[in-house]
Amino acid sequence: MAETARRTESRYGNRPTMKDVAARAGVGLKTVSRVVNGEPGVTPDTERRVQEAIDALGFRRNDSARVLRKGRTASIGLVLEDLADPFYGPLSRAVEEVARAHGALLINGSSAEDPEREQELVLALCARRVDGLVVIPAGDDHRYLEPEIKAGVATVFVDRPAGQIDADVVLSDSFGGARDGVAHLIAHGHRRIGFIGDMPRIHTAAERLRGYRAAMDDAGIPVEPAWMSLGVTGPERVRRAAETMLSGPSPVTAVFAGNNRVTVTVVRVITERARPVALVGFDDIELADLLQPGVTVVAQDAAQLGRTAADRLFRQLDGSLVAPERIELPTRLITRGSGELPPA
Amino acid sequence: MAETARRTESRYGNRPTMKDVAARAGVGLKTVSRVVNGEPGVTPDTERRVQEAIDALGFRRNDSARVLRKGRTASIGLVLEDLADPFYGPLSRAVEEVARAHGALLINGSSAEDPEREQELVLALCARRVDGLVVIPAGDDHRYLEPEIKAGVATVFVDRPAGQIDADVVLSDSFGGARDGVAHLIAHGHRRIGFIGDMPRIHTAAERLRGYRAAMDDAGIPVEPAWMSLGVTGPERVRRAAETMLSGPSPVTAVFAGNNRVTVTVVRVITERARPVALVGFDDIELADLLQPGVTVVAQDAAQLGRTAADRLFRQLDGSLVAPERIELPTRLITRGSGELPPA
DNA sequence: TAGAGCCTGGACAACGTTGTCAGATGCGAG
DNA sequence: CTCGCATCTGACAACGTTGTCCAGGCTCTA
Repeated sequence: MAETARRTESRYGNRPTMKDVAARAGVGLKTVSRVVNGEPGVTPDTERRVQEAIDALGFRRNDSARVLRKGRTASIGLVLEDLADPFYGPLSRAVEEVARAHGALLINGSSAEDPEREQELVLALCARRVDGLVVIPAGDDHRYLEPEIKAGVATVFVDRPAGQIDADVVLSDSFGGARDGVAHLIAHGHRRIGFIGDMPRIHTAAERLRGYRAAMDDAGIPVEPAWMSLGVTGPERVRRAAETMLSGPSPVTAVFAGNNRVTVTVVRVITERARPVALVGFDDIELADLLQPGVTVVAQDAAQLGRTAADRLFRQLDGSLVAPERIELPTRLITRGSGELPPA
Repeated sequence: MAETARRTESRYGNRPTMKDVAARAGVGLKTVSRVVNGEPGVTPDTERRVQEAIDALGFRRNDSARVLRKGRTASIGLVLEDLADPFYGPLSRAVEEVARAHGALLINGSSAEDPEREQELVLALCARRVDGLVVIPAGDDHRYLEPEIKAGVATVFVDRPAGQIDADVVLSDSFGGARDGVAHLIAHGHRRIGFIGDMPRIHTAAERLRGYRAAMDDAGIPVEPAWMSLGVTGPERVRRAAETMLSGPSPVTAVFAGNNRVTVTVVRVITERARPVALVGFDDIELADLLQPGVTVVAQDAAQLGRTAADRLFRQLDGSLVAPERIELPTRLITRGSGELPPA
């Protein structure tokens, strides 16, 4: 009561500090710091006393203060669309592993494909002074990052390039993958081929559409507008889009699905139909080989994307990198049956 | 050269500080702080000048310093097994959404089911002074968390209870779910039922095994040791385990799979066999309804687990919670065909 | 016009840590 | 026994922010 109990109402719920440890061990503040950080120049006896005090008090170094002093947070930020998407899980994990190898923690954020939320997240991460950022961009204007990059925040974009700024980017060959996938369908006799994809403002979606057009063009097949369904999100809308292009006066005999979510829904739609429909999907999906028929896909290696991006990030931090670069990873066509069905 | 360029080699790559902004705007340090934090007591004209200086310099508040001063980091930590696992993706996302609603960021870490790595991660998060922790434990002794919890770090365990300490836990009814799933197989005429699960030191695995035994016991069926395969991890070992119990002198006619990864592998094994084998799996898997037959599962709601845990975490932080509690969410049996096959 | 009261702005300390540097201690050699 | 050196230890400032508190200038009233 008498002593105003300032200590008791302390912010961290009474976290002991090095000062407390020093007092208890009967040594100086800096000596505690030395012990905690394993610096040389402490006699075994002193070290033991300090260690005892640390254990007794349950002391844990306050990294916020450490960061403030040292300038490096040993943490990196990852902004992606949705952690629950099976494509991003492995990517995130790969980034985390690389970060771990460099002694850094990973702060995660989902943009939900909303540019504003992306920016909000990125800036929040910068305010925490993450050492670096891995961003799967939702927006197409990243000039807001210029001061950050200039201030030394390492930055790598993944899956889609940055907008309006020059930065490292690691992505899959969406154009080539889609072109090959569609060409595969054409090679199996299809001419009326549908495309269902995400909003074209998303780079990958646009590239895959371009690949579709290129394959059709290469084969001299004029594309009818009714075959293309762009910017459809959500299972219901994908379902409607698929059903529309499979019905009507000139139904398609094959579908190219622009991403894993579209593929899953299209599989459902096709399964319900009597007439077989060929299908090639972008992104691999689990159990694709166990379906009847197996789903042929253009696979990209999400983990490899993440690893490559994180590697590059830490090389930026090492200072061993100079000019931004664009790294494109190849895709792989995996034939399992659905893409080899003849036109019905 | 003459002026030792201290500023130039500054740690944050020359990040402007409030002091710099103040100098440029010709105001005091605290005034900048007021503007940045939207505090009252600044004339519109002054505010404009400060804002201009902020924009011109690309100033971003240093949250490390802020944290040091204020004591709250507005970030929470999530330690789980593997972000790439389809079960944890949605869980993590759900936690993130709740955190976001409370203005907090999420720091993620994968323990890879290694108790030591779990502890390492948790303590690293505590050193960063996260406000709270959501932990999916890998180990079974969490006494190392006692000083942290005492110091005010809100803590909630998910999916599995904490070991050796009293803490909030949110989990699915593994025992009841497994018992119901196995009873479902028994109801469809099976008596020789196999169980393939994770290491029994993992709480959920042990509970599901217990559920299996209980269901068999309730039906008066003595369990043969050859029917149970515990502690199998990795597709190859699961495959071998499944093949073993499906062959030999007294093969099982049905399998209960202890988690999503086991289920997937067992599906593969069963598909390759001539004789049909019934299957019920714990955890739902994507596309389970499209397989032939559809896979019957005991489903748990990963997102709901995450949401519930995070809600509870923030209620701890509000101070509106007192005693640790155990919250058990029900599971749901989803029949799709594989669990309704008669014994062959 | 003087005094009271309000509003704005700024000086200063503190948060917990680390880097710098100087002081203390102990030991061996002369 | 004293000096010199090496080793160990601690005082102090600084990191960038926020909370406290006071000063100065303004308005409004008497």
